[in-house]
Amino acid sequence: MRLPTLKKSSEFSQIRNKGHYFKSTYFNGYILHDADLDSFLVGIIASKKLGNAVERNRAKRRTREAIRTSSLINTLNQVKFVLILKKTVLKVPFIDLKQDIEKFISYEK
RNA sequence: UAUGGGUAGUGUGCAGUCGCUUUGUUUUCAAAGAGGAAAGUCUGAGCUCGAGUAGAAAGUGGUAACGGAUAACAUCCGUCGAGGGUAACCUUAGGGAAAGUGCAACAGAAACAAACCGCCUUAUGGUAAGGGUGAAAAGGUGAGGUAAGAGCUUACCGGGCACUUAAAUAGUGCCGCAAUAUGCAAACCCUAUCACGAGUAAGAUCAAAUAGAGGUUAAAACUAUUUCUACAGUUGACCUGGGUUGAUCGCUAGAAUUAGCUAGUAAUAGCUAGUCUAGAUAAAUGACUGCAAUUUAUUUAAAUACAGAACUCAGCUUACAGCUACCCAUUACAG
RNA sequence: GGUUUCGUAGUGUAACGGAUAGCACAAAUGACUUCGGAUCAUUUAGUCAGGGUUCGAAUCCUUGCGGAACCG
Repeated sequence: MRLPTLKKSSEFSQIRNKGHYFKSTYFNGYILHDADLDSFLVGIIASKKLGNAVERNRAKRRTREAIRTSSLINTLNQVKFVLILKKTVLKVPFIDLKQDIEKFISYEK
């Protein structure tokens, strides 16, 4: 299955205003608890600062792959979170990125 | 060998593990899955809609040597002209200045007006030799001629007109050249020619949702930008506000592509045989590992050009590390 | 998916195809002052990038880059 994603820009701004803030060298994260959800929702933001379309796509795919392969994915419940990517995502080794994301996901509990 | 010019190609490769999209069989298997520019949106078409058809005019925009190719084009091929280069070759928006309007700074006597200075004769005329500036000044040079001069005459160069050539060009003939004299049309413009507008978020169907919402107008309004004409049509026309934002189709077999043959200088066209080759929707085509290749530093590290489909084709423009093949020019060096 | 428009010193702006690209603020140096401000004098720095038309381009044409607005 593809990862379930956020679609509306109002949801993005809601999470960024109310959610808990997490800072890493590769991304800024916001996480929010929502009791109505069954599983979870992800939103990934890759702005034009990152580079051209190839680099933006690559950054999104790397983070998506890191979330998918993490061991915590089955424990996530009733949670929405947003990742704002930085330019360092493209250069970092994959294992470091995965560790940071796992730290961020477990941060809320 | 070196330097340069042209044409064409390639755009890291192989394997493994875990995933994503589509299709098929059928519930865990198989097949396929970014580019030469997918980019810019600069042209041309297909396709769809805009509530009928035909004709004319205005306006707006594009194009502009000649012949051909093409579905079409601002593209391509061949030829000519102009410019650049020793050359191979490259560049070229390349109609009209006697339809009209406008502009030509500074300098210069003068910027399109034949006036001024001058020269000669003589007392009213003849002149365009000289007046050197400028991007540009009533064809140029030599000889004759004259009062002084002048295409006034002549030779060469330049130019105009007519005819031939498929056409541009070229050739031949005629004309002393104020042939209706300079430059700018990438200034307005004129001539010829082409173009209705909007775009797949076009548009179609199903489901859901509001609400038979409000206002203006009345024999008037509308019917492919505008105006006019003819026939035909509708009963409404115009404006404002509100609701929905799901699914399916459109969506990929095509002016497709690979190989060969034939015609043509070529662009290209025709024939025969084979192939099926992404179709997503906030948007799949990925992540990691091993071996090999190239480059850089240097012996284990780093990097591997430009760049990511969004309806589809034909082009153009721009970006692009490295590597490969063929042809040509120059003759610097070596044999 | 389309259409239009803009780009001039650090900032805000002028400029008919012909000026050495003008003005104001800012900056720098000096003078004045015990010091600073104000004032006076002087200086620095610019046509978004490439190509073309023209005798001559900030201006006209074209290709690219960056920004803004509008329509759907």
